[in-house]
Amino acid sequence: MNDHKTIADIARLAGVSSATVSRVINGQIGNRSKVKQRVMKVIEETSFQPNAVAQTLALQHSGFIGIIFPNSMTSVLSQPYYVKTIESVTMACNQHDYNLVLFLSQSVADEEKIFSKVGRPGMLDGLIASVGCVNGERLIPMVKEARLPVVLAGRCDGLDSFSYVDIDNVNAAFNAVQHLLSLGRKRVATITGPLNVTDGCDRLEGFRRALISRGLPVDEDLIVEGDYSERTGYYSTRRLISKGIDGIFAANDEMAIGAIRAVQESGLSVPKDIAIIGFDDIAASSTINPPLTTVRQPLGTFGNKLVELLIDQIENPDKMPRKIVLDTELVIRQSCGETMW
Amino acid sequence: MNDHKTIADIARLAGVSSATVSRVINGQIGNRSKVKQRVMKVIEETSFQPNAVAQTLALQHSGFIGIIFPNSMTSVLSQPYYVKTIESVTMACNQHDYNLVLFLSQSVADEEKIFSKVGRPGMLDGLIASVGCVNGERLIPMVKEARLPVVLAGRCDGLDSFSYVDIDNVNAAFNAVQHLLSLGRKRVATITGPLNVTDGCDRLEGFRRALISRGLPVDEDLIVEGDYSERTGYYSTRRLISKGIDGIFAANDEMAIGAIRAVQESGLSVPKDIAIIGFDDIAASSTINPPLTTVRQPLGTFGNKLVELLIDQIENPDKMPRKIVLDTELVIRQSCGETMW
DNA sequence: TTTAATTTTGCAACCGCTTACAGGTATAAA
DNA sequence: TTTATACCTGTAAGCGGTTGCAAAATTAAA
Repeated sequence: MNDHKTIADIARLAGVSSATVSRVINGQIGNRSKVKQRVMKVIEETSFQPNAVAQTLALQHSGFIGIIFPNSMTSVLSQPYYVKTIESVTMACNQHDYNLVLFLSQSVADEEKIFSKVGRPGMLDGLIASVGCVNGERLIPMVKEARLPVVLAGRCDGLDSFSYVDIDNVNAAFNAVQHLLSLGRKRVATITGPLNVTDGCDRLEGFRRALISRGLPVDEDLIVEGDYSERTGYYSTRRLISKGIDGIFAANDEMAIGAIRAVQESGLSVPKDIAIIGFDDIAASSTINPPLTTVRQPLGTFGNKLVELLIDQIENPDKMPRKIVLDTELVIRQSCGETMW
Repeated sequence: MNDHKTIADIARLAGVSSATVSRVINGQIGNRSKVKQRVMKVIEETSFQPNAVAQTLALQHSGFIGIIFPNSMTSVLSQPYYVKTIESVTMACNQHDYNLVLFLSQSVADEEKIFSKVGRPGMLDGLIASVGCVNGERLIPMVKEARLPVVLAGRCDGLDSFSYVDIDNVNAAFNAVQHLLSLGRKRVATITGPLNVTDGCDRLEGFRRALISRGLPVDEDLIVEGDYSERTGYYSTRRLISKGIDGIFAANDEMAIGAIRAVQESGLSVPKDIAIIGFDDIAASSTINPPLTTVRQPLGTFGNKLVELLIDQIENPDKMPRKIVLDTELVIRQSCGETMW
């Protein structure tokens, strides 16, 4: 199994120095060279590949970037949003010839271990940190002390000096709620995300602004805090129904789906009695009945920008941090009572 | 940013040789040592961490393992099963002090690039390959030529000499269909997974055996091939309904959910008219109406075993390959017409 | 043909850590 | 006190690549 050849073996077989082999491999030798062909033949015959670790040590560049999420018992991967993020980052890595190391943890103990690994110099060229989620605050000091380039997925109030890529959550929520109001809904409630989390707050803020912009009062009774799970969407809605609402803005699709279920079980109709709008446009949103109007995030772009910013930072460590905010798109389906056709 | 200290810096600061620093770090020095405290103090003050790449090169051990899936346009991560696998493997890695490198691709070109990276000696201590899925056959030669320890997630017919961990799909399907039959269903159809894939075939085989064991004929007309998507579940079921069936065994939950939708839309009842059973026990299965009877896979154990087998192989390269088959559990809910309480 | 410019090649140092070996010290046994 | 034993420490040689430097070889220019 471990019969790996080294560059020195190739050199011996080809009758040259190992420096020459290295240069052939890295294309630093023109076609006038007599030995080039010979070396390439040997490399071919032995299907030699240079040792990646030795190369990393010499070049001070591993081609590995890490992506880290805060620990959470109910894994982040049960939320499609994070899965999509990982996926789009992975694809961007393929594009740019990097590899992605995945750091997930379900306990503080594991998280600590991971922190100390991530900090180790050498292995990782850079890090993408998803700080703006539950338990994210524990990541903050870690990111600050990390001695490697970091880009944040979602901005974070404690980390202003870092580059980040974010979705314009305030605006997205604003537009979503505006849509509801423009269809004539008067008493619109919201089921928020966790309010210790940036995107949760931002979406609530957008909700507030939309009401205010229409001169409507913000009834705090119609704001209930959720945790992005279908369960809370369901139970929050059951409580909200008795308050005579005619619309719900849920801060993600899972909760919106729970809301639909609750409304339907209570004998009311979506969208006739209560219009519902979600956030994320997960797969289930288009197949549920009625199909869910929701906010689609540009997740492909998201991953791409994250990786681009990080690579930029790896290559130019002294550059100023950059902040990118991406626009969203309102996907109008039937759950709000308007069809496009 | 790049002000990293080396072991030599620490040595100078503490007035010792770098060998000594190395020994202190690795706990190879007892308390009688005069210099130990001094070295530790310097390490503490500078918050020194040894370079991971240099260590890897010297020790021939990176602590990184890769996990690879075949390329597919509709990403594997849209299927909860794979997400769960990744998650449980990650947790097992935390447990065993390894890191996980994620290899996903959506095109053959990306896949090729990844293959050549994975093959590079040095970076990866081992590899988990999920071969038994769509397009998996392209991985087979790659796995064969890989010069590093490999464990397969799901067995694969072309790779008999490799260790694997698999779910007992045949038996699981057998039990599921038996359950349907034991409730009195007479004309049971199946929507299979892709039949160029091991688990798809195995689940179909289990279906067949269950019918045979009851002396029932296997009506090929009631076997339709799906692709694990809700869409095919839906459309296949629409076609099946006209054939007078009273039960469906879907090879995964997404298809089962599509099937439920199709049955309900046609005005029939689940489970009264048609009983439905799924496979995987994804999150949505317990919240859908009616809740779905399904086969739960021991995914936590799955990831654990994969990592354990791989580490075993890393540490004992000459050991015989090991094969582990895990049992499943039938989760009985309402979609088959039986309630447990 | 001679000289200048350009490439090719090998030597050796370096990337940062580990470890076999041998010499030096402290402790235990005689 | 002497001798045997155990532990500590430094030197130097790896791990497997890359690259600056200078000499050699080739090509272009004069």
